[in-house]
Amino acid sequence: MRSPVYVLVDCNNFYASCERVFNPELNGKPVVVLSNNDGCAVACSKEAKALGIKVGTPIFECKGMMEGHDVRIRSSNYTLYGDMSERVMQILMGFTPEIEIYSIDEAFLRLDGLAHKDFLSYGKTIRAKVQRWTGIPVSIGIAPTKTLAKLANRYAKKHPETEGVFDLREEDSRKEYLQKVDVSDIWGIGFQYSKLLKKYSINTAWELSQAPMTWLRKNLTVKGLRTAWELKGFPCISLEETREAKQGICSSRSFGRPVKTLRDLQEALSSYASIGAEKLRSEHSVASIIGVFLGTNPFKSEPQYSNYYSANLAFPTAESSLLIHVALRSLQKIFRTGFSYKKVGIFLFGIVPERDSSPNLFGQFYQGSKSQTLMETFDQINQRMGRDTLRFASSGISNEWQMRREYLTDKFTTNWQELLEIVS
DNA sequence: TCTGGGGTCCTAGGACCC
DNA sequence: TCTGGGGTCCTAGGACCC
Repeated sequence: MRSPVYVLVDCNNFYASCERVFNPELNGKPVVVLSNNDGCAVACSKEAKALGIKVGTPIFECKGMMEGHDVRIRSSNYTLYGDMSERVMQILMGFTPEIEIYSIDEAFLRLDGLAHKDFLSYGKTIRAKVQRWTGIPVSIGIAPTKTLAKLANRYAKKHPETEGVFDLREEDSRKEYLQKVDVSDIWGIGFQYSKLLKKYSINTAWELSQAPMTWLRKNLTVKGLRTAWELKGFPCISLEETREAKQGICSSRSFGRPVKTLRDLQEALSSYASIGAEKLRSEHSVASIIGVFLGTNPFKSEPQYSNYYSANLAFPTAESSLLIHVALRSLQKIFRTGFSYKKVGIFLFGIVPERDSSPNLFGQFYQGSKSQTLMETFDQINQRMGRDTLRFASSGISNEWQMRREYLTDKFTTNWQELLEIVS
């Protein structure tokens, strides 16, 4: 059996790097990209991190740190990041057929199937190509397991002398390295587990790898057990090259300002239902249950209310208008006047592939119906002409409830009207 | 109603990830 | 004033069955 070589390719400060590609003036400056509604920092350039700004903190808490440092703030532009991600992944696919796209900015590769055996120099080639073709800097970790590849990647990011590529395959040198890694920095060990581990004096990755297996099984479930074996160098988590269809789809946003009227909630909900339906169709799936939820802002000291209602559909479908209709009817049932709402959204459940759906008792069905043809045309037009070219009237026009995006850059790569202009 | 071991299915909730 | 939006997996416990 060939011994596995896992490689994690991770884009450095991905969203901030994307912003820089289209605005080189940001190079060398602290850049912070905000979450939806311009709430928290979700990506920071290394200059921003150096100021003490941490990913996940509300931006209003960072005011003091930013003062006088010429910090450049951007609202998140997922259309741009999604497109840049696709370009990076395309390049990686050119290096090996064994690839798992793990998130928008990360991919696991397996290289042991290749004829090439000098993995360190291969890693440097990958890194240079992604940089040259997309402008995005990446870091690369190489190891016998995914968990170790994650750690190797982290080391490459933190140590410039590695030139962005670090290899943890050598077993003899691993112990010394693992002794320096805090348990909370291990993939799969979050806040609660690291608190528990530290209570039992398990402080480093090395100590976790040596911990009694029965204790781990009992307290951290099989997942903790797998992590420990992976740290020892035995692969327990394999590459997931094909992604299963999602089990549930959720579409929801917080509002930019408090929403009080049923009408605004209806508009917002209808547009989220429409987004959910699009996600469903992009996976060639249909859903049979739709849930609707709404809630006030729990951070505020004002009357609180939240509720949830779910409805079974007469037959599994991916038709936007039908899903919108049922969602709005459900909203009627849980809406109460007199509250300031912060959030509304939908869940889709009972998801099965389109081709597995069959007509119900009354002969109603989605696959092969006129509504399916309509939806396909709808999606094609929006794909070609830009999202929201066609939309549903129930989503409204003015959209006062829209999320805040004060610092948004253009969709440089996906919209003809917003291409980058070079002025000489 | 009680007795008992063994099984399945479902749901809620908790942990984690980016 | 301002606090993201998606997901996954696992377990415990209850309901129910024989």
